[in-house]
Parts: sequence; structure tokens; C-alpha cells
Amino acid sequence: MTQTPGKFVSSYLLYLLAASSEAASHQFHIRVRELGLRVPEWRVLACLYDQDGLMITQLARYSLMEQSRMTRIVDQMEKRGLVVRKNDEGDGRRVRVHLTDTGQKLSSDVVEEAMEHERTLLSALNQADADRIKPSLERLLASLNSWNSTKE
Amino acid sequence: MTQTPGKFVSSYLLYLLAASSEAASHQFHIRVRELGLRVPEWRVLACLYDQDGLMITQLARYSLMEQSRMTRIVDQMEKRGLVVRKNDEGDGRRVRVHLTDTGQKLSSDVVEEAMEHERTLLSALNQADADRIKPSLERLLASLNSWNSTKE
DNA sequence: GTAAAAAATATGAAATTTCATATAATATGA
DNA sequence: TCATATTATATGAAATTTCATATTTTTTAC
Repeated sequence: MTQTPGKFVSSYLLYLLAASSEAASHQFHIRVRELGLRVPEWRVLACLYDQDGLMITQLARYSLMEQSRMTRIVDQMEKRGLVVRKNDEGDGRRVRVHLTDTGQKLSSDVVEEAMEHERTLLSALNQADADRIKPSLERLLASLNSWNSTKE
Repeated sequence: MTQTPGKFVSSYLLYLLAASSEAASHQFHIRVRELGLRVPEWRVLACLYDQDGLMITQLARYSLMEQSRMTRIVDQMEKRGLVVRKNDEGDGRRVRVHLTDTGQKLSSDVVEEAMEHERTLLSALNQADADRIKPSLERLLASLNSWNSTKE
């Protein structure tokens, strides 16, 4: 990873966000693949770790990807025995995705590694930044989300 | 865009970064597509706006994507008349990518819109966050980059 | 000066992703 | 209640992306 060439890109907010996200995730995503998972699969596991039985649409939104893609990712995870689809009682359109025992175990393990990784990253920052970064991103995200929702 | 379900994901640093990046870019990327560009093409234009004649490898790194993908993106942009490949004098392996007049014009226009969009985003934040966000991300990125480079 | 290693780009083939749309179930409203 | 709109998921086909590796040129080390 090197610096960008010129004046615009290297201080452009959208670049800084994309590049930080990429750089922060890089090592951990390598680890995710070592564990035999692809990044979108890990995201699904993390969401279901928080709340089992989410719908495909919710998983797609929380995992920052399109619904039809999520359908196929869930297909693959189901074939691998990490999750199962169940029909929602009460609303026949909905499909609820549940962790299997294997999926449960794997998601706990990876979440634990993720937390450890996060601690390592934060410890590389100066104290003030380490304290502020998450609350500050939470505010940014809230502001962006409400701004985006006014636009569509 | 809604909140995430549970405790882990919604306050996980890597999620906050990915989601902020996504949310911050969302509207602008819609605009990029309205202008007939795909996101990776816009990234190439932005890099070349800063420094014309970058190599494929550099464009890939700065645009956060793999080299073979960048080769094909440059192929398409070349077919569309936005850029041209030129051989580096002095090093026959290198291919330098240059903006055409059309590409030059387009990149200036889109960079201008990008700056305007950035001002709009920042103005939606409170003053303290608006002042701190970019320097803070710059420090984060620097820290992550040096940390990543120790790991490989 | 030469062999081996490294660097830069390209490419085939497989896999994934996107886009538009189909299908099915539920909600809405006259 | 019935027609229409909306929501949730799935899927075919096209396009893109990835992965491994080939090709070419330069650098390094002897």
C-alpha cells in the first residue's frame, strides 16, 4: 500500500473512507479466507450471530450487498451446512435464515477473532484517535443514512 | 438504509468503515453512473486527473483493485476514447495510461462534482466532526498502511 | 556477461455479480 | 371483495471479476 499520487484523490473523503475500509479489513479478510469463508459469507455469519433468523433482504442490507446476490450466497452456505432456510409462519413471502450448529460454532469463533483483531488495530492508534474513531464513525454513518434517505 | 440488528456488527470497526464508505459514496456513485461511467472508471479518471501517465499497476493500487481487472478496465476506457496506452521509454514492461482530450474534460468535470458533493456531505456534520473527519481518517489510513506492510 | 529473480502487463477459464424480471404472498383501498 | 400495489425471494443471461499463469522486459547477483 502506497500513497496516492496527487492532491485530489489522497484527501478526498470518499477515497479516505474506501481506502481505510480496505486497509482495515485487509488482514482480517485474509484470515477469513484461511478459515474457508468468503467475505460475504463471513458477513452473513456475523449478522446471524447478532440475530438469528434474519430475512434474505435484511441480510443483504446489513451486509451491504444486493438481494439477488445474497440469495445465492445463502444457497451456497446452505449447501455447506452453515445455515438453513425456514419459512416464516405468518408471512409466506419471507424466508428466515438460521445458523446450523456448525454455523453457530463457526460464527462465534470468527466473531471472537474479529474482536481480537479490532483491539489490535485500535491499539496501533494514538489514544485520542482510538477513543474517538468508533463514536465518530457512528455519527457519520447516522448522518449519511438520514441524508441518503431524504434523497430516495 | 437501516440499523443493523445486534450488538456486535453495529459497533464493529470494520463494519462502521465499510458502511460509512458505502453510505458516503452511494449518491455520488449514482451520479457517476448517470454520467455514463462505472465506479472503477471514475476512479481511474480521478487518479489520472491527479497524475496523468500512471502505470496499470499504480492505477490498480490507488483504485483499490486487482491488476488484471484494471487491465480490462483500461481496455474498455481506451475503446471508449477516454484514455490511451503509451509505452514507457526506458522500461519496456511499463504501460503508461494517459487521458485523451475527452477523458481530460470528463475527469475535470467529475472531479468538480465530487468536490461539491464532498462539501455537501461535510456540511451535514456538526462542526467538530466536519473539521476532524479527514485528518483523522488520514492518520488512520497511515497507521493501517504501515501496520499492513509489516504483515506482508 | 549470464543465469535467476523480479516486475509489469495480459489473458483463458471458472466463478461471481449484476440487471431485469418472474413468481408468489400480502397489503391497500375503492 | 376485488383489483392493484407492494414486498420478498428467486432466476436466466449477460457482464464482470478472480485466479492462476504466460509473456516480456528489467534487475540482481554471481
